[in-house]
Amino acid sequence: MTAEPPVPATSNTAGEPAQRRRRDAAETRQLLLDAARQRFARDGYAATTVRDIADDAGVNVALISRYFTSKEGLFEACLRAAGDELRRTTGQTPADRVPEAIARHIADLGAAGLSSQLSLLLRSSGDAGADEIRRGVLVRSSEQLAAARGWRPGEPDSEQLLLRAQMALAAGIGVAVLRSSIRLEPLSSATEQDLVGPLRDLVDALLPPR
Amino acid sequence: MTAEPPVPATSNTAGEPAQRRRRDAAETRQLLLDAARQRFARDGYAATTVRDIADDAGVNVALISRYFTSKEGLFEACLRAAGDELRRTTGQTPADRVPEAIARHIADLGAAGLSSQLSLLLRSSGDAGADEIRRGVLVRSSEQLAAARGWRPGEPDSEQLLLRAQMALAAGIGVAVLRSSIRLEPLSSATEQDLVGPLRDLVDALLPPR
Amino acid sequence: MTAEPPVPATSNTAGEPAQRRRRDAAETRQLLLDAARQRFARDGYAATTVRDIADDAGVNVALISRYFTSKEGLFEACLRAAGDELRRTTGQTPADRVPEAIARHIADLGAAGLSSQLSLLLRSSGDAGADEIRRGVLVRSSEQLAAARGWRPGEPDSEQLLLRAQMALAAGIGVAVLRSSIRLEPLSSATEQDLVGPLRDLVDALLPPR
Amino acid sequence: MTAEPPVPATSNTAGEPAQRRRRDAAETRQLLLDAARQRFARDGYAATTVRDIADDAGVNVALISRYFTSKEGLFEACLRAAGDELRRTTGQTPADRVPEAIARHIADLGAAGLSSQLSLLLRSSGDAGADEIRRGVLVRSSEQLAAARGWRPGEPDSEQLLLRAQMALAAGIGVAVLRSSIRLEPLSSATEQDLVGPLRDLVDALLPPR
DNA sequence: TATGAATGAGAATTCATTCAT
DNA sequence: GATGAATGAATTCTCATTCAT
Repeated sequence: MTAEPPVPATSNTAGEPAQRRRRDAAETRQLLLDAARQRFARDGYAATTVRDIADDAGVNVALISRYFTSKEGLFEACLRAAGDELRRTTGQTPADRVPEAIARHIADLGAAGLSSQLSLLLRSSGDAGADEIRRGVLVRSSEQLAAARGWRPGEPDSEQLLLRAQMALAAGIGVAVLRSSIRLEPLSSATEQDLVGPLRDLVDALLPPR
Repeated sequence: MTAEPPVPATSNTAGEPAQRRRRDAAETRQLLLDAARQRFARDGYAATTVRDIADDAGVNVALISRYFTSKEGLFEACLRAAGDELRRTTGQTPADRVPEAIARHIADLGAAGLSSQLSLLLRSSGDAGADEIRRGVLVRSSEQLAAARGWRPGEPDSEQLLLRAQMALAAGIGVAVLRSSIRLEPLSSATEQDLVGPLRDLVDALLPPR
Repeated sequence: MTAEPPVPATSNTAGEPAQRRRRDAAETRQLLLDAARQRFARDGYAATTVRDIADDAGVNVALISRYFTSKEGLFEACLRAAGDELRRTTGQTPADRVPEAIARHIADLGAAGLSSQLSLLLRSSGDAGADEIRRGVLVRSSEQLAAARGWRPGEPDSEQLLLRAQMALAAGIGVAVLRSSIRLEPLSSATEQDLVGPLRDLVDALLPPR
Repeated sequence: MTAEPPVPATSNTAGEPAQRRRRDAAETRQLLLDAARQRFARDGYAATTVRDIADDAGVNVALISRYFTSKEGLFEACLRAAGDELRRTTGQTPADRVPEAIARHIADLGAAGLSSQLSLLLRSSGDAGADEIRRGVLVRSSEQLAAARGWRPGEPDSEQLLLRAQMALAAGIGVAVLRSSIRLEPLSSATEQDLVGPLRDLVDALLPPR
């Protein structure tokens, strides 16, 4: 519906005949990846057709097979990308700025779609490979989150802290989904400013700063 | 093929002959509803086939059309049932027992599947009718949750409080999904005892008891 | 092209509205099997589409999946049927009538399609399961053929005799294909009468009667 | 991807630098032709993809279009080549050596693939042009075979003799296919020595030397 | 009421072929 | 001459739904 129209790399200022055929493999791949991430996050795996994705990206359907082997392969690539993005947020943030970082992540509903990256992590394709990737991403992120608040593997109460970190992650993801997929009001139209306070309370309550 | 139908929720108290139960419209309906709720919650709407559901319920596929008109109709019925259940939890609970109630709800991974009721609320069918029902359920639940902590429509800061209630709800749903669908460890095997403490911290932080 | 029009079981004498829906599972299965055998024999596995077969049979495509799981499954069922038919010819024939039996088999270009059964044995689907079935059919048939001329497993010259039986079988199949698929003239329009003499010479030369 | 191209049929006598061979239209053409003949003979027309052939030949797919216009065109070229080869065998052989020539032809399972040339003649592409070529090849070959045993067009019994020649040809082709495509044992691992005796019996029985 | 046969729409994937470089 | 990106036309299979019994 509100799909971003495919913007050709070469700016198409004049009213030239809508030249298809970009002939840039890397860019085509990325266009597909972006379109897929949004569709998968918004509609779920099964409800998304490869044709939807290809149309959003403005490229031919067959290129999905070419670049990602299959719909599954494309989904896994999306998960990996979302994992990288999430790791960047939870990993490179000083302990006391974590809530802000999460808030920023959640709030970003833009085309870049950090929020949709989060929602994506709840979507299942039924494929074992994808499930494994997703669990890996979530485990690593929750460990980074816990580590930011003093968690060390093997220590006493280590398990407890990790559990709380996973709940904080779950909360963040839940908020992202209710905002971007379900569009629950007033949550859906809350700004980053609106979110950061409650999120700070939430994170600090689960993972008290030392 | 003729998979043994799962024992219906309503306990079969009387000493009736073991395999009666045929030709009972109400029971058939309930069997389908129970099977559908679990499938939809676990696998999502699009990934669930009506044949899966009918097989789980031990009844013929065509009866789904008969009793619920369509797959959409069955899904909406599931949402309504989940809404009723959720309303019972968030509505009939005194303010200071809300975290315990949520914890109980989330922890219940049994066949009855309170946890799956929560997960269900994140599942989308792409159908506008179902979306509306879901939003209704979530809005009402968050309002009840907020009301338990003193929210009244129209008052100053009313919006703020509702937003926080929705975030608490989102957190609960997020935890339910990570437990039941994603099976993230150690969250997935945490007991109700393990969950209630962190959840109390979380809810109290978002919605401070007055 | 020259596909036998699907004859409904219930004779359709009057000009009734071309009633689809036969509702007879066994018959539907057989209709598909017959249509498939002819198509596969004539055009080969890969060149035959399931839609062709279903149209020839006058039934819906989806029923191929229902009754035979897949195109592969249907092909294997055809091979098995061809094997049964062939075994009947080479197995239940007294030694000195073998050439006549083969001639009759090859000559039968009718709808029943004994000739197409033979051609089928040369068609490959690329599927390992089908290849195994085919080899089994051919081995058994050549053993029966050899046995009719005195072959016994393990005896001296046993291998030699089996080899000759396989060559006789190969000759029969080759003739069937050149007649029915390639339509090479004058071979293609030769009658059973025309074929039986040369075939007798051929078989007797390879497998001298004792 | 860049699979080592099979050594071209034409022996590379001179001591040229090992990996020249790029940019030689004639050689590229031949590489494609050799690869195609083997694939088509082994897997059939429809089951063979142009990409398979190009990969086997170690050249780019698009060159098939360039040199042979289309997949059909390549197939027809293969048929023509097989016809030339076959004509050489059946045409330039004195009457009493025909069985040996056929045996040699059938026995040759090497990369050059005389046997695969024979199998190829049974493969159909569904294209009328190819069918015509194939029939032409087979008719001419059977006429040559018959002529070696005294056949002259128009003479009495001329038709009879031609029919018998076609059956001998069919037998040869049948044996080739059962050996190379079906891999029926013990026929498949029989040597030229094993084959020549039975083949002599077969040919002499069908086409008695005068 | 219940069942299984039948159907048509739609989805993923493969593939020959055409272009732009 | 050669390459690899792109395309559109199939093709197989799945699935919700409808009918006849």
